[in-house]
Amino acid sequence: MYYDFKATEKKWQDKWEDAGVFHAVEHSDKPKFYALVEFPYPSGAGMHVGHIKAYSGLEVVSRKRRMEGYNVLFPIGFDAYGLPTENYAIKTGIHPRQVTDINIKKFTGQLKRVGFSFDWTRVIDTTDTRYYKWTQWIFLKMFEHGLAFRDKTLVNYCPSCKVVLSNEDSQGGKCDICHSDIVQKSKDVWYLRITEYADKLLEGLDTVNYLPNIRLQQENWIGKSTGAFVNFTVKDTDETLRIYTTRPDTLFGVTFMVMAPEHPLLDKYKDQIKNFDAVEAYRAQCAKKTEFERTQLVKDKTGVKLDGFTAINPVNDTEIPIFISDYVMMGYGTGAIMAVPAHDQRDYDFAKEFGVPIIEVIKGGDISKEAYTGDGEMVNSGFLNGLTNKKDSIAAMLDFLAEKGIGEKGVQYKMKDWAFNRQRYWGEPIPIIYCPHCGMVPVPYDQLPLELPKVENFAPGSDGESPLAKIESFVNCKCPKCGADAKRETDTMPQWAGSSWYFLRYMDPQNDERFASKEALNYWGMVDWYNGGMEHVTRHMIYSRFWHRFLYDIGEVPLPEPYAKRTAQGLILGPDGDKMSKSKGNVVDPNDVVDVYGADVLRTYVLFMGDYEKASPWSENSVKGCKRFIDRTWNLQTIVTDDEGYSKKLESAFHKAVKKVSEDIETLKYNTAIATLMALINQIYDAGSITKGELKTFITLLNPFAPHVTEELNEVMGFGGMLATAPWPTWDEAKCVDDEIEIAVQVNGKIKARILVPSDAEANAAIALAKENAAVAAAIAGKQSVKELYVKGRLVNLVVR
RNA sequence: GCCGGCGUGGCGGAAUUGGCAGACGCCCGGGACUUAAAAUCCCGUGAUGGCAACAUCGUACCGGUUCGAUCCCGGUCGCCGGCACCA
Repeated sequence: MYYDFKATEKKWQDKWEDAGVFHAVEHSDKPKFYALVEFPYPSGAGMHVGHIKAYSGLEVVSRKRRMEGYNVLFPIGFDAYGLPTENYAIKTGIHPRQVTDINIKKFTGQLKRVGFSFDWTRVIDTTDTRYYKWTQWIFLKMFEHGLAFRDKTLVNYCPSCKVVLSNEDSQGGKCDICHSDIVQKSKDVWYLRITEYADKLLEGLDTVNYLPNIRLQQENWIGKSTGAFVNFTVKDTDETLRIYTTRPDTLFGVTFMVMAPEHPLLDKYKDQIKNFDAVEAYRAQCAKKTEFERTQLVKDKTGVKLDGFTAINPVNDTEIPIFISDYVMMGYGTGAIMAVPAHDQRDYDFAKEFGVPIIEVIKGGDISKEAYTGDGEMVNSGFLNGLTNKKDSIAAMLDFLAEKGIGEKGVQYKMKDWAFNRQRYWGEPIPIIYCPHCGMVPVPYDQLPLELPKVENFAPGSDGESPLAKIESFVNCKCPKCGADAKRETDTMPQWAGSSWYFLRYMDPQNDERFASKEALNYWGMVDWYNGGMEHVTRHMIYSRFWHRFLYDIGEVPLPEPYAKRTAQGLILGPDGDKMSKSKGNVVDPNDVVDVYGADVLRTYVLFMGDYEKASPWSENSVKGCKRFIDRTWNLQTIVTDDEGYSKKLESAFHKAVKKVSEDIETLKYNTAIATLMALINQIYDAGSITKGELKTFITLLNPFAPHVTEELNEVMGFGGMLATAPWPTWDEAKCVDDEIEIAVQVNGKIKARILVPSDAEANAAIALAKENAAVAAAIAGKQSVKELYVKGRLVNLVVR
């Protein structure tokens, strides 16, 4: 029989929409379930099969949950601010607003063609004034609480995009957008004080259920280390040079100190430092190095020894030299270190290069060859000598430092504050006004949203200024506090702003009084299950947990953590096994697949192709295999009988399949869930017929994966109702067991036969049956029995000598 | 360098976490239907030997624990991801 997927799929998509079966209900007696997928960035390229895989996972869970009787919120929206749209607009001259609208329309059409059960009444667009009003509102709340601030520091700057980037946006020293090398620039920028939330973000991980690798990546990104701050006196000054170390117990091994070339103390003492011209020359040399060069030359330590600027080691009052070197970063710790060459490889390399003495303070290595970073007995360390436990020696040193008042326990994080402004047009305007009398004044809450003005020229200025700076009608304003002439902030927020709270807006998307009502926030609570890409684990996931935790701390949301559970899908690679990319020409367009095979086939294939969490290559032939499966499902109607319920032949197969599919959907094992249904359909065709009851169960199980063909079959067969709202099948554990099962019989661990035994057989009975088998009898004949084992339902093993 | 993951047929991948390795799908070979092709259906398909029943080998490599190891332990090699001069 021919299955016309084109007409059928459209028909059911319309029916679902007309009936509103996927709309989340405001007040319901049912238990709630909130499934969240990462909303797409509506790029000009349209959707990617990767999006389909990412959404199909929770799509299946959401459909199953509805059938299980939950009130399900499964929303979708568009994260539409950002550089690609703006760059496209600059290239083509089409306004970003228009580009965004076109792309959203395109994405919406594509998503609907696949038949996803999103609640289309709750769509959000981060560039909509009704939405970003609340993005600005949250920013102002952070400003009010001192979490948004301006500071002049070294920042990551992309010379190609002409924009300041956060640490998260410049991972690996490359621009996240254009992959150019990032340079460090001293600039006055906006920060969000995410570091203040570092501990809360770490502790929160104990209360949620993320896949272990996701949790680990977040922990590493936050990068907490515990150690101590120690103040060294600088000789012939009142100054102290403060350092951070994780090994204060190695203080007796300190033979020099190193400061970052940009360290502010250097300028303060430029008259005292006799070779300050050498310092400046070295700084110039460092500024020229790109991030790439700095990391490639790890072994080649460079630096300058300061003349007339030395320190005193507080544990033994020895005078030690101070160097500057670019292996010490201004951005971590205090920008200065105590160097212990015997027990730190970098310090060791530097010491060898500059001829500084190396003093062993921990026994166990060979410091004539390399630094020893392991544990061991303390030596040459005064009051620490003889201690063998790292904990003890650190504790003893901390006591000493506290007693002398020159140091204390400290904590450091790799995570840095979030550089938050972008010198670009296509983003949320930062609602701050600079008044010559009052300083930084927030735009009053009742004047939000501060709308992004419509401009003609949205290209960034070469002077590093936002395009908004040229719009005088926008820039010039009155101070809300004193009424004086004032100027607006002209930078915009980064792409990640809107996505940092979008999951809250879905709960109550039309609200103009609040970002979401308290009732909606209380009802929906946490996102029950969030799925997305690994690439967002150390960006969006961290940012949004931070915003949510802040909103919790100021009493705006009821729970501290936003996501109860987080999973991540693996990439879909090109047919050649490489990452899909336009330049390689190996990109698969979901539209093409739907055109040729239909949405049900596409949905089934992206979940069947491999382990959901791992990357796997696209294979057109395997798509055809799924097409065959869908057609075979359609053709089940040709062998259906009039009987209700399960047949004797297939009853246990059905109970097992219901169990397996139900369980696999919960554990991301979509591939084996589908394989189970394929195996079941093979059994059905082998049996030659299927009862009505069996067919109903089969199409219900398959419905979350292939909703169109199963709905059509349900209608053609006259089963009544819609599968989308039909109850999920249940199974009977007792019926999952066959009366007789085949087990293996081993002799000395080698398989000699397969026999049938009653499934409830005890060891004695099974072993007796095994011995009756001719091949087994021959193998043990004349041998002495050592041990006889029966693993219930699995095998018998006879150990003989 | 540090942290994490992985390594199973020609391919994508299964295997109840110590109990019949290779489910399911693809590819490939043979057959049926057809004037023919496509589609569909049936049979076969880890390797080696054998007409066959069967035997031997087999989960990157070497070794260990165990009645029994893809799974646990020790070592080696290779691939992927994250961080990276983090003091």
